[in-house]
Order: sequence, then structure tokens, then C-alpha cells
Amino acid sequence: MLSFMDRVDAVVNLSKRRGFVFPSSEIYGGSRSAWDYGPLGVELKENVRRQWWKSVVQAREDVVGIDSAVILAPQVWAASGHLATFTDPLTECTSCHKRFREDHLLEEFEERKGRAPEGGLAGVPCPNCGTKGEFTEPKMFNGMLSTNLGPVIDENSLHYLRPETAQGIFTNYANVAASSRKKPPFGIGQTGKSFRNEITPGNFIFRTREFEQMEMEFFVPPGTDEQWHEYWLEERWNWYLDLGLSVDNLRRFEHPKEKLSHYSKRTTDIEYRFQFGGSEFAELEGIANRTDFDLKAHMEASGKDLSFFDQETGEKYVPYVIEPAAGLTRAVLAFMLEAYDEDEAPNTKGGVDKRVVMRFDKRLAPVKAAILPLSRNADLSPKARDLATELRKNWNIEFDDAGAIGRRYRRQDEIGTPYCITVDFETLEDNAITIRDRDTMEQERVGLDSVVSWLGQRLVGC
RNA sequence: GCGGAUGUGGCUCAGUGGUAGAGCAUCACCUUGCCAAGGUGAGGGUCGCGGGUUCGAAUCCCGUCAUCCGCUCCA
Repeated sequence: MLSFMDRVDAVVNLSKRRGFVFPSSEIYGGSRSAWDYGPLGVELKENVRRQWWKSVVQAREDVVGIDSAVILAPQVWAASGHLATFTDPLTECTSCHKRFREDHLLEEFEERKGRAPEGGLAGVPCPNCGTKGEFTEPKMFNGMLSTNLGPVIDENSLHYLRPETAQGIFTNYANVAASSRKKPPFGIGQTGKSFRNEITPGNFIFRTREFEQMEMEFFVPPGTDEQWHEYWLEERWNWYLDLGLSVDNLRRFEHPKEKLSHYSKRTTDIEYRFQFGGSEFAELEGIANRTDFDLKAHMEASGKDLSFFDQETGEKYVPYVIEPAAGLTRAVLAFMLEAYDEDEAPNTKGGVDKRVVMRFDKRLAPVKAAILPLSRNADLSPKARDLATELRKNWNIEFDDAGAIGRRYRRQDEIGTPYCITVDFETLEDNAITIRDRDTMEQERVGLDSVVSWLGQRLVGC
């Protein structure tokens, strides 16, 4: 049994070797703020995104999608509270060099002693080494990435890259509701990049300063918010299970009331068994009851009325919001870790060899099938290439005629290709090919005419 | 930002003052070959970067950069 960190190492190595994920800017030494997705990685990531979009947006009558800008008006972040709460005062103990949030140090002292420390920070002992009051001057640490818009850099040019996609939904709430003729309960989904100045990025693609989210804001009449919260928890939990995460590797985490975000009434995380830094689980997705916090905040700041008038009951209200906010790039990591497996395959000498196989759900597999002509024979190649061209109309297909057949099977197993199709000398006579299954390694003879329908039946929803 | 470790071909590493190496991987050709590690050959490295010592530096010294592991960041 592989340990978690061995599994992570194996996946990181496989990622680079086969083109899933590369260190960003590697030729200049790399930057751990972000990672780049290679030819297979981008397929996998887009497949995860597509499954989310299908499940949360397209398959539902009550949810529509949008794609908002990354850079919004700065007032948005003032109104949403991010400008205030994403800015933390950080200080460092000059003795042991641990960093702390100034406000946390003061709060903890007061909780313990029942009084404020004399002289502020100077009266607080370091929680790590006990040295009293030896802290650096607190520095403000802003969690949002900033940039300057326009040719002139001054206080008016300062803008922020979104730290969450959600606010682009709230600012478009009225536009979407009116143009799509939706009324609560209904939702707006969006996927895309977000940016946060994480203090410590790391652990592969788990925590990066540039990352991708899949968020949906579901607007409901106040009073029905708690039921809808439960509903979406269930819905999202099942989505991960359906795409192959094991129930043993998933956990729900209920945020303690006193530690909730500034906007939240209740937040429940869906966590995966990411055992980074000694922890058992870490967050994949947070499902929050944001109440009417955001819409009200934007009503007040913008002066626009974002309330809803219900014709049936004659009531006017500001909808409550249930937000399933998932990390796309974290989901990719979870699916990769879950898919990684080592087993044994027979070899030509009658024994068995170790085999690395990514057991992706077919819907997530970057390559759906590989065409492997048994030999580079002049009669086989054209037939094999024609088949590949035909199948590419529907799916992402690889063609490989280099090296021994066993080695080629191994290459496809390693990237999780569900089906390998061999074209052999018999094909020239019987017009049939052999399809080999990734997991069972069993083979089946299928007529060339029916390959498309054979695959079509097995690649439903891809 | 602080502490510790590391930096030699795509990967894993050897090489501790005298003209850069191995295995794996990649590519080409050969092999009628159905589950990797047959044959022949090829490509690929200013040894992280800058400076210093030396007749001579991957190797010694100084600086610098980057990565990895640790520090209440909630996708």
C-alpha cells in the first residue's frame, strides 16, 4: 500500500513525464505560485469542468451560466467585504521567527487572561517560544492580487484580480434574472480563474496563487435557505462519488459558528483525504449559506435595487444565496490521486510485471481510445490511420505505432486511456479489430463498421 | 518573509582541482511481434546564475537566484 506522500510523488512525476502538469516558467527555474497544464492535463481539467457544467448548469432547468470578467470595478471588492477582510496584519517573533496574525495574538491573550495585554503586542508572549513582546512591526498583508489599469499609474488605476468568481455573479444578478426570465429558486454558475496571495503556496496544485474555481450561486426565498443548503450538499457530494472518488476518501466538515467567513451563516466543506502537512483531510469544495449578505451589500453600495417581487404572494424580498464553491484544480488533483494505481500485467516471458494505471472514469480520461497497429507494415498503417481519423470526429484519440505492443499498452495505461484498439494482419482479411480494456486487459474482436457504435455505447456522457 | 535541505542531459544519479559520465527515457532503422525493459545507431549538458582563488573550477571561497520541507492561508 502506497503512503499518501509516495502517491503524491508518483502523480507529480507522472504528471511531468507524460504531460499532465508542468512547473510554471520552468526554464527560468520555476515559480511555485502556479502550475501549467500540458496536453493531457488540459484535457483532464476540461473534462472535469465539462462534467461540472453539465451537472450543475446544463442538466438543470433552474440554473444558467455566465462568464464574467476577472477584473471588476474596485467598488465591488469594497462592497463585498474582501478589501477589509482579505487584509491581515502579520507580525513575526524576532526570537523564533514564527509568523502570527496580530489580531489573533491579541484575541487569544484576552480569551486566556480575560483582559487586554498591557502595551498591546509588547505584553504578549510568543505562543511558540514564549519570548515576551519580541515582535516585528505588523505589516498589512493583502490577500488580493492588484494591478494597474490604464496608461497612468495612480490611486485611480489600482484594480484587483478576483479572489473568487462569485462576485461576478452577484454583480450580474439583475441582468441574468431579467434576460433569462428566471426567478428564485434559481442559480447562476461560472467557472474560471481566481487569484489569491496565499502566504504559503505549495503541495503541487493544491494551493496556488492562481487557480480555477467552479462556483454556483443559488438564489432562494429566505426561509427556504436551510433546506436548499442540505440539498446542494447532497448533490455535490454525489457528484464526486459518481466520478470515481471513493466514499472513504471523502468527509464533510462543518465550520464552527465562531469561525465562519464574514458572509456566512453556515458553511460545510466537502473534504478529500489530502494528507498534506500531517492533516487528514483538506477542502475540495465549500458549500456556504451566504444569506442575503452579498446582494444587500451591493444594493447599498451601488444604489440599485436587487430585491425580487413575487407576483403570487405579493411579497418583496432579497433572496438568500446557497453557494457550492468548488476548486477545479483541486478536483483535478483529487481525481488524479484517486485514479493512480499499480497492479500487475503478464509479460512475454510468462511472468508478471508491475503496471502503472490511471483508473480515471471514462468521462474524465484525457484520451478515450488509442489506435495501435500491431506493426508498421505498409498494409496496416493506412487502415489504422483511417480508423483514427474516423474516431477523432467524436473523441480525443491517440495513434502510436512505435515499439513493442506491450510497451504501448503500458503507455496508455499510464495515462488512463480506457480502450486500446489494435489493427493486425487479420484485419486485412476479416475487417475487424481488437479492443482491449484498460482495467481487465481483456480483448474483444469488433467489426470495423461497428467500432463507432461500440465505443459510443461505452463512452456515454463523455 | 524566517529556519533547514537541495541545485550535473527529459528522469534517477555518479563524478571532490586536470578535456563532462552511466542507466532509464526520446528519436530513426531492423524485428509478422497481442501486454514494458530484442538488435543497430542518433540526438541531447556553457554542471542554477554572477564573481573570486588557481596555469587550470562541476569540484575550493563569496554572493545571488530558484526549488523542496516546516510556519492557524478555508477553492
